[in-house]
Amino acid sequence: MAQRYWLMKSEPTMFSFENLKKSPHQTTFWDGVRNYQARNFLRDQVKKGDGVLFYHSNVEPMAIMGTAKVVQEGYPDHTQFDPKSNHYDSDSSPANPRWYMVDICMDEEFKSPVSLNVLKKTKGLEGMELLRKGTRLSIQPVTEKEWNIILKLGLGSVKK
DNA sequence: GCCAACGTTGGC
DNA sequence: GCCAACGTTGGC
Repeated sequence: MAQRYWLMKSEPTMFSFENLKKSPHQTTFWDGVRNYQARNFLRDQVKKGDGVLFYHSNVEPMAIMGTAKVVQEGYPDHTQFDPKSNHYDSDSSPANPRWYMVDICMDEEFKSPVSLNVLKKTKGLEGMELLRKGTRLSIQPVTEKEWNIILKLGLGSVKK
C-alpha cells in the first residue's frame, strides 16, 4: 500500500505542535476523536509511515505548523473507558471499542507555518477538504500533490 | 424513518 | 462573541 497523507486538526490550547515537539520521543497518541467518519479513517486507513500535516485550528494564526509521521496504527482509544475523562463513552466497552486512535511522531517543523490564508491563495490546493465551507472533520485525507505543495511552502524552497 | 432540537466546531 | 454548518439525539 502506497504511503498516504493526512491532515490532523488540533486546537493548540488543547494540544499544540509545540506540545508534540516536547513530548517524550516527540511522540504522542492522538486521542479524543469522537466522530464516526474520522474514526473510520483512524481505524481502517491510517497506516504506519503515513504523513501527517499538523494544523492549528481556532487560533491566530490558523496554520499548518509542521509534519508528523504515523508510528502506530489504529488501536482503541483508552480514554473512552475512563469515566473521569471528558472523552468517556459509557456505551463503549473494551470488548467492543467504539473509538480509535493512532500514535504520531513529530517529523518536520515548518520554518514558516502555512496559514489558512496562504492555503486559500495557493494554486493547486483549491480542492483541499480543509478549505471547503463547513468542514469539521478532524482528520482529512490529503493528496500527494497537495502534500508536496504544502511542504514546499512550509520548508522553503530548499528541499531536504 | 422523519425531523426538530440541541450541541459542537471553527472561521470570522 | 457570533453564527453557519454539521452531526447526533430522541420524540413521534
